[in-house]
Amino acid sequence: MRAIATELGIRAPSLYKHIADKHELEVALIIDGLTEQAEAFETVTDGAADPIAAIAVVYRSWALAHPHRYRLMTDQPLPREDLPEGLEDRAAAPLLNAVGGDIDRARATWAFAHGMVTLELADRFPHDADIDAAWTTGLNGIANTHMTEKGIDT
Amino acid sequence: MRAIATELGIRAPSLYKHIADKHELEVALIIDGLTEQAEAFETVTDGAADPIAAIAVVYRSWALAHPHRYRLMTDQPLPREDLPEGLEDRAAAPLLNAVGGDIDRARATWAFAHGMVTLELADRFPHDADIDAAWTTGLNGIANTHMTEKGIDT
DNA sequence: TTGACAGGCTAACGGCGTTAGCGTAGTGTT
DNA sequence: AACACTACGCTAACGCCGTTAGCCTGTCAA
Repeated sequence: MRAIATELGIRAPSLYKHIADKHELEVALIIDGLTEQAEAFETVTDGAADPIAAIAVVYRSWALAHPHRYRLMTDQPLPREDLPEGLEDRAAAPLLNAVGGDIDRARATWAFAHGMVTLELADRFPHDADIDAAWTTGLNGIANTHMTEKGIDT
Repeated sequence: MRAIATELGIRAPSLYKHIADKHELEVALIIDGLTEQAEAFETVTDGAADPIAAIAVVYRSWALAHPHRYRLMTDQPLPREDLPEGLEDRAAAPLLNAVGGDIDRARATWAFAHGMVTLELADRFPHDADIDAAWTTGLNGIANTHMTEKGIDT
């Protein structure tokens, strides 16, 4: 907060004449980020041959471009009560569409992408790891609809 | 640190007669956690019919049982220079074996599991989400060796 | 008996987000 | 023109954090 204030040419306590607390700032950043992501997903899937791959690329590059924002948005529970109605769903919709509405596959794909990005951001892969190859392998397996027998044997 | 000291019936500064700093404590916790995980993976894959599924179950339940440790171990770069030699590889070996040595598939599977666990711990799934189903779908797609044409068309 | 050291302690440092309370410039009202 | 109100800066300070400086005492070896 002191750094932000300094950036604005102000002392930290004066910030509180404009915002309630740090959380309010974080929520604003999260809303911004979700909106940016939603727009990027919508743009990139529009008429795409392989929308899943397209989303994956955008997802990863957005996260790498905004690592702190990404962590802010995913390391904690979403402050859902402070979000504009429907924003979370809007950001999720392109992927859900891309997997044909299969919510389990959408979640699995998201988890895979999130895991890949998180591990890359946290520098948890060995430095000589072929991250692109892992993405390709994962997406091939998880996201491609090859009509599993889901629901039949239950 | 003050809480730990109190727990020990001591004042915080006295801790520093025994350890160098907080980081040293964290490293010890990380080593402990990695060792526990490695042992669990080794135990559960020993003669298992579906070792990947077995690892997944253990991975998830370990993380849910030790959420703060899990975050400590994955939210930041591993302090590799402070780790016993080979520990990281030992913890990774059971999964790597389970996918037949395919490093890309191992990384993709790990990323998926890590993503699922992280999102669950951060309460990022809707509360009515069927997390088990997403696990099943993801593992079916990503981990099962169905002999992709990898390497052929390059 | 003396000296060293292990291992407690208090006081305090500089960081954090935040609150209390003060001063002032500008605006709108009478 | 005078007044009151508000917007918005400020300093001082709070309680938290990890950590350091420096002191004191009990134990044990020479």
